[in-house]
Amino acid sequence: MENDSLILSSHEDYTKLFDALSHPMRIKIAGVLSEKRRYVSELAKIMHMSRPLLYIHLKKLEEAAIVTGSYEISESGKSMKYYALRPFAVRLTPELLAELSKTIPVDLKSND
Amino acid sequence: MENDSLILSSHEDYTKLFDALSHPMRIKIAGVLSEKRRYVSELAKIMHMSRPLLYIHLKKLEEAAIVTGSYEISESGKSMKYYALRPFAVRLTPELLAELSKTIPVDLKSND
DNA sequence: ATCACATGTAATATAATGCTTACACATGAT
DNA sequence: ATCATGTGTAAGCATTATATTACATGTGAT
Repeated sequence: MENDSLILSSHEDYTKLFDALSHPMRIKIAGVLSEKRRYVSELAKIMHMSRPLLYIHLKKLEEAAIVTGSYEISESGKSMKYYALRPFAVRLTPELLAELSKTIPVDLKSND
Repeated sequence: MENDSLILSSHEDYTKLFDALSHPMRIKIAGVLSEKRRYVSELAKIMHMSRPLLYIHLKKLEEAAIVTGSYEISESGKSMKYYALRPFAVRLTPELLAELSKTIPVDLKSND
């Protein structure tokens, strides 16, 4: 019974998550991966997107930890990189923002 | 019994929301406003932030509709602009992303 | 050898964001 | 008049984000 579910604690975790989901193509990617995992080229075809651009978006999603990549050798012997969506559940409310707000210093540039 | 709660339907609504919350200072602003409404100069002092910069952040929050501004004349006769946080509740899950994903065309530049 | 298909990155161009400094205007109190 | 306090915006700059084009590598099948 493994729990691979995404755990968010700091406001940095949340800003990364929101940033990752602030672009329609990244929501699309996440949506496509929610159905089943895909390898990069396959995903690029589905998305009608070049791989270089796809990598840029995947990087953001991966940094936010809502997506994970793993290598696998196919039957034909080729190295494939599979991406999958991690399970998560965030209840986004004013209460959550109030909570996160407490840990954000008024002056981000100093160390308050 | 008025319901001023935020209603999100399209993926544009969601990307705007996520984009608005992708910066720590905007989460901080939302958190501060969750306590009580504030007028702009007051908020700027609390945030240790210049008004020009605050306006930039407020604009994003307002475009995402999670914050609303309204003018009021103070007792001393000055025009004040009050900002308040609107109530909202978003359940952010893979299912939501899958749902939104359906309405996002694979090629954003054309009109599919 | 060359093709099809998989991996990835480097370099570049363009657009959008974040932030600062400097303005401008209005009102009430001194 | 000028100060304190409120409103707002315009211009410039530095950085980041987005997107493209071009390149380099490896495997298996023909």
